[in-house]
Amino acid sequence: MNKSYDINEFKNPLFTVDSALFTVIGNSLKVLMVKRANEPFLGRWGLPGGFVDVDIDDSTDLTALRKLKEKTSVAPQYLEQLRTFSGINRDPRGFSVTLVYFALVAEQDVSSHIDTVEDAQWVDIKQIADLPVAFDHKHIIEQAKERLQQKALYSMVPVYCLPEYFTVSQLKSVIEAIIGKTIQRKSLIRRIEAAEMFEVLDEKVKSGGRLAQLYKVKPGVDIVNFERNLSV
Amino acid sequence: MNKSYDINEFKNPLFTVDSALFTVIGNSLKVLMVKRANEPFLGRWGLPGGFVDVDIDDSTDLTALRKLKEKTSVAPQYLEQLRTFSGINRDPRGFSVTLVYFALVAEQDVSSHIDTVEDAQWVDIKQIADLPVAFDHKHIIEQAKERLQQKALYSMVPVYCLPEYFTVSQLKSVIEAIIGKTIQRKSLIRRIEAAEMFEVLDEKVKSGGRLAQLYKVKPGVDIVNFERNLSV
DNA sequence: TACGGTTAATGTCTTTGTGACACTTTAAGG
DNA sequence: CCTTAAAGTGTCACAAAGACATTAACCGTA
Repeated sequence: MNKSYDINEFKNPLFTVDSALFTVIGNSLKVLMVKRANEPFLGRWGLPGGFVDVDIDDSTDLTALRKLKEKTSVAPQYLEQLRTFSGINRDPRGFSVTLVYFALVAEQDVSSHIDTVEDAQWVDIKQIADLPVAFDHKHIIEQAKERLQQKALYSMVPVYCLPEYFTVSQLKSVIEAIIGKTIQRKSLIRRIEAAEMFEVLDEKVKSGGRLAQLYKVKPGVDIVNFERNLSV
Repeated sequence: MNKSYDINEFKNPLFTVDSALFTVIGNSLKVLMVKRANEPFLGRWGLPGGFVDVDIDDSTDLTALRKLKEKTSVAPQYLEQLRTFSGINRDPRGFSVTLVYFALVAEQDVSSHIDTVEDAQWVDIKQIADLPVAFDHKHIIEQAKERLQQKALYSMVPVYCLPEYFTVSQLKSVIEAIIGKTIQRKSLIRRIEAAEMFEVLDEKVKSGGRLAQLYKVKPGVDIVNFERNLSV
């Protein structure tokens, strides 16, 4: 390789990868926050993330996954890019760029591990305002929440907040926790059928009334997008 | 500022900002390509872009705008982030990250300037396959095209490929060039009315038949998104 | 000035998918 | 066996797009 292209020829901005990892606990949407162990903003809460390790990470996706695994011990069920945030004032060390991912997990997959670490916690989306948050992460979380809410209206992504086997009622309440409104059970069932991305299991599960049908995501299928939003 | 946070403590990946600038000429969707004047991939065609200049650019948005102005002499009418692409193999210089924007302009705003420069040209989206393209920019353009097509189905972004004053027929043919299918004129008119983002001008313009109504975007309005896609 | 060609705009019936909500089914517990 | 509760179904209303016929307005030409 021609040595005249020095990788440090240009003053590179500070580049980090952060993730907004969401789940639904009870009827509330939660986001994973981590207590910062370093300056800047030491002691405040921020999104899990950090620098790319070019010797380990094949891509920024793997950086995000690696950092999330450090905190949760598992890979999230859903991961996609949100967007990047940049500016000269968002980090005291200078011009910085952060690539933010947004991710979903089922609570039960990670809660046991998170309970054992002191520096990570699920924060209710409504309580972010009161928390001492690092950088512009409050703003980032707001953007990520809006994207998630939008996606919940036209896609099946909320299933990734559920365990492998789930019922219509579970999916309904997860969607409702995300968008903050109730939806029609009938409409959801119609979508489940139209999506053709779920297996109907033989098993049923008790629920206080009639037994509920269990579903699971068909292996290998992609998330389905609909051509129409649920009503707002 | 505490000097213990050395900005070069971590091996930063190579970070660039590129843009996929689209327009519609005739009935074809075109993307702006630039002949590379430097290694790597000298002489091949790539997306306009480059490194952030932390002394000039307040954010990566401004990096994208600055680089586009160098090639077109004007700011695009529409600019938004597509996503980032990263990896260890996409640039021979090492691990690289590129933040890609996708942008729209009216052809007449820039064509005169582009004709005068040798190293930039509008390339028909269908002819990208035959062009010697740098990096993974073929793949990036494909992704940008898909996003643009999707947006054309549920939003009014295609107006940004049109001059200030335009007719329904012009908007219709721009949308059709983008998505590669015909749409119902009636449906488009219904959306124009529902969006409430256009002014109906007194002026009309001749078109070979009945005079066509002129519209313009109301100043200060945001792009309107619909809750339903046009049919595919 | 009348007529045909051409493009713009409207009218309207059909189609599709969601909202609303009543109704039926099936389980648990007394 | 009756009550309660949640699961699941049936059905009509409604909203917005598709399809396509009809009307409107302009131009050139005879």
